[in-house]
Parts: sequence; structure tokens; C-alpha cells
Amino acid sequence: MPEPVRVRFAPSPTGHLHVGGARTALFNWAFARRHHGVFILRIEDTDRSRSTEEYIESILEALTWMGLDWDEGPPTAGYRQTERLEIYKAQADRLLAEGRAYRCRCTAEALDALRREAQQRGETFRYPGTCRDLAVPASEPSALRLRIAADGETVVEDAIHGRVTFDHTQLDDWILVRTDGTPTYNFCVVVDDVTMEITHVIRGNDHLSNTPKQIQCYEALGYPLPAFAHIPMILGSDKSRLSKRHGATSVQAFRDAGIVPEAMLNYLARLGWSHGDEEIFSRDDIARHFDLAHVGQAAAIFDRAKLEWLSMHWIKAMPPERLAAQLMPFLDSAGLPAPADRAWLARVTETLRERSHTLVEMAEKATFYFRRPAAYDPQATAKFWTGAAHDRYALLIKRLEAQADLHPATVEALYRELAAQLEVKLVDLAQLTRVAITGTTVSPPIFEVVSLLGKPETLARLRAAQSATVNRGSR
RNA sequence: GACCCCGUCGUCUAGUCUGGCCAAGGACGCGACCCUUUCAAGGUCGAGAUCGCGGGUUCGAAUCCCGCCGGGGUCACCA
Repeated sequence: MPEPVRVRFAPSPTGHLHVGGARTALFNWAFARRHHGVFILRIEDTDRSRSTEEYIESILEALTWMGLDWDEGPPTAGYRQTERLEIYKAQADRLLAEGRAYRCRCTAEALDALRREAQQRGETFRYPGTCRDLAVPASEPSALRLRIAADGETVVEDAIHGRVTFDHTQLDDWILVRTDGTPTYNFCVVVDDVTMEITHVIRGNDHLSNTPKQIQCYEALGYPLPAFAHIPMILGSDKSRLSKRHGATSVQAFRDAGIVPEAMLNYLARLGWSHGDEEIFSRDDIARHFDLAHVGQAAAIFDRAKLEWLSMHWIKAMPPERLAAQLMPFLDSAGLPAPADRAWLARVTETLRERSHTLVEMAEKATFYFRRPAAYDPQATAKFWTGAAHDRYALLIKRLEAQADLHPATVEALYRELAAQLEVKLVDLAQLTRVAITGTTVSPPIFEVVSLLGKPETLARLRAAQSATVNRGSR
């Protein structure tokens, strides 16, 4: 039986989870689920100056929102680098004892000077190995460097890019442990991946260049290599690295913009990965079909329009009760009251779901269900409050009053009958009603709206419009 | 600058490994029409890619080889 797949997502909590990180998390999660393996969440918080508890919470929240559940990780202890310092220390000591690493007392200033010189000569800076054979005593302040073979090459066998070769002239004896005793990122990653028995390292393409250094470390440590897969990056519309400049980039920014999680997941999955011509993937679909073989090699540009299309798709596909529940916080932010009747709200969302790309949009469009029009759109009144408007409102009011119930079908029958009698088009009566109810000429199917609003409210709005036609000078 | 990765419609992509089924398919967006109580949604149709460019191999190349150009990434006692 093959060894079980173990993958990890290892964000550093220096900011909210951005879409690039979210997609890396998704690919790891999907790979784990597809292979019935284990998805581990590890927090890379060795950079204490920039890491915060708030960001850790924020990242966990974003992953949870997307439904990316982890099998190992916080809140269980031991999945934060700051909790693993002894482990790095032990491995560092071992490398030193075995001669695979050595103490270096070169100062940062001295190295900076060398770096500048190299740059002026147009060369890649490499640590010259000053302390390599010096046996710097432990009593002196020193950093720990990995001893790397001066020549030869290191090959990365990448699941997405194939074989990538790096010449050792490009590598140098990099720092494992800083003078202050803290381990560096590249060292922690290797130790963590080794001790957590990670089988597949799936991460952003920006780490490909670091991989040969890490491979050297695996070898020094005497551990087998995991498989590597470097997924392409996500770029902004100008093909530069996606940043705030390009608008929303954090997962919660999209959540707050009313994108539904199903859509975020679906969009991110299709950004860089494909499964034939399919576009629609539920979380389960992704878990069932995801494979590294169909992850592309080219960076992808983030396209908000397609995300919103998917968001509408999933809004349309969502069970009404769930949709109503999802909408609630957005009604609140829009300053609208929380309806006590959840079933009623579900019906309201049914009328709005194919007209809303986001929940924010849906909440906006739902406004008239909760509030009477603050004003009537001048263009609408100019067009529909003609001389006959007042009388037509009167007729509508009279007939609606006589109706015991306002099922959409009975309302429609009433309107059609009246339109026929007056020898006008149904649209004229419908638009007159829209103006009265929403203040505009746009709404979901008006018979449904009337039914949802109920008789007293509908009548009140029709009467208000009717008297407004008088005030306006129409007869 | 050095090294590494990448390059198919505006965008996401199928196809590239195993050359012919591709005078390049799907999706978003865009346009038109149909449907229709408005707006949408839906349906149909359409515009849109000489497969970055130039050579080569081959009967035949988006697919193989070479060169070039363009974009991105990495070069820290950051992660």
C-alpha cells in the first residue's frame, strides 16, 4: 500500500488570506481529499514582528468560510513555528555536529559590502565561504550556515514543470540559524515538512527558486525528498503581481462584497486547473476530480467578471433556505430589518436570485420589500403618470381590495382582466404598479412582488402613488 | 544584472507528453435576435486566436528542435 498523502498549507500570518494563498490552500486541500490523504494547516509565524494573532484568526476564518477543513493544525498545539523552536534547534545542532553546517561570524555589514560589489560587477551574490573552514567557537556570536557542495547541480523534479536544473554556481551556503538564534524560513520549512511527513509540497511558483536550497537541506538532514508541485501565480489585470492596487484581494473582501463561498471556490479551482470543458464545480466535484496533471504552467489573471458570473450561478443553484440565511447579514449591513418570517424571506430571494451577482446586490434589490419608495423616478413618472394614471390606480386599488387572497396567479388574472377591459397592454398596468411599489420601472415579476408584499402594503403604496399623481397635476 | 519559470480569442482554458481527428473547441465578457409584465435569467446566432516572433525537422507542427522577443519570479541574518 502506498504511503498516505500528506500535504500542508503554510501561510504566514502577516495579513489576511489573499486569493493566491486561498488557491494554494484549495489545491492542497483538493489533492488531499482526492487521494484520501491528510490536509495539514501550519502557521509560519517565525517573523514575530509582522505576525499577529488577529491575522491567524482571520486566515482560519477565511478557510472555514470556503469550507476548506484541515485534518491537522490549529487549535491543536504544535502547528505553529513559534511552538516548534526546540525542534529546529535540535536539527541545527545535529547538522553542526555532523559537519553539514558551520558557524559564521561575518557581520551583516561586511556581507552587505560584498553584495554591493558583486552587484556592481553584474554578478549574483554568493556567500564567499569565509568562515567555512574556520571552526568559529560557540562562544562567539555567530550564525549557522549550511555547507553546500561547491559544484554540481541540484535537480527539482516538479510535478507541474518537469525537471528543473539549478547549477551550484547559483547556490551558496545559506543561513539556517541567525545570530540571534532564530531559525530562518527556508530551514523551518524543511524541518517542518520533514517532521510532519509531508509527501507533496504544493505551493506557489515563487518558491521554485528556493527549492534547490531546500533540497540541499533535506539531503544534509538525511531525509527523503517530498514531491514538489509549483503552481502558477495569480496576476492582476496588468499582469503584475496581484495587489491591493487591483482592488479586493483578500478572501474576506470578496465575502464582504457578497460573493458566495461556492463561487469563490469554483472560481479559484478553475484558475489554473481544468477538467476538460467543465466550468461548474462544487466543493465535492473539486475533491473528486482535482489532479496536478491538469494544473497549467502559466500565470493567470484574476477576472472579477467571471467570479461574479459564478457567484450568480451558485446563488441561483442554492437551496432557498440557505440563500435566505446567507442574505441575512447583508440585509443588516444595508440597514434593512431582519425578517422574522424566514420562509417569506426565502420567497423574496427566489424573486431576486436570477438578478443578483452578489448578496450585496441582492440586499440592495430587496430594499423595496422593506421600505416604501423614498421618491419616484422622474423618468418613470414622466412616462407612466399620464392623464389616465389616476383612474387606473383607482381601479387597481378597488379590484385588489376585493380580492380575498393575493396569490400571484390571482393577481395576474386580475391584471389581465382589467387590461383587457381597459383595452390597454398588460405592461402599462404592470409598470404603473412598479412605479407605485418601487418608485422605478424595474422589479422582479410584479404579481409575485404584490403577493409577497401583501394586501395592506400594496394598497398603501398604490394609494400613495395615486395621490402623488394628483399633486403632480395629473388627473 | 545573473539564474529560474512562463507565452493558444480581451480574460480563464481544451488540445502540446503519445505530430495528422484543430483552416484550433468550451467558458466569462461583448454584440444581435428570440422569449417576455419591466429588469434579469434562459435560448439561438455572431464578432473575437495567422496557437509570442523567426528559423529548422517532417508528406504534415499549436504540438518536436534551435534562436530571439516579451512577461513573471528568485537572488536577505523577510516569509
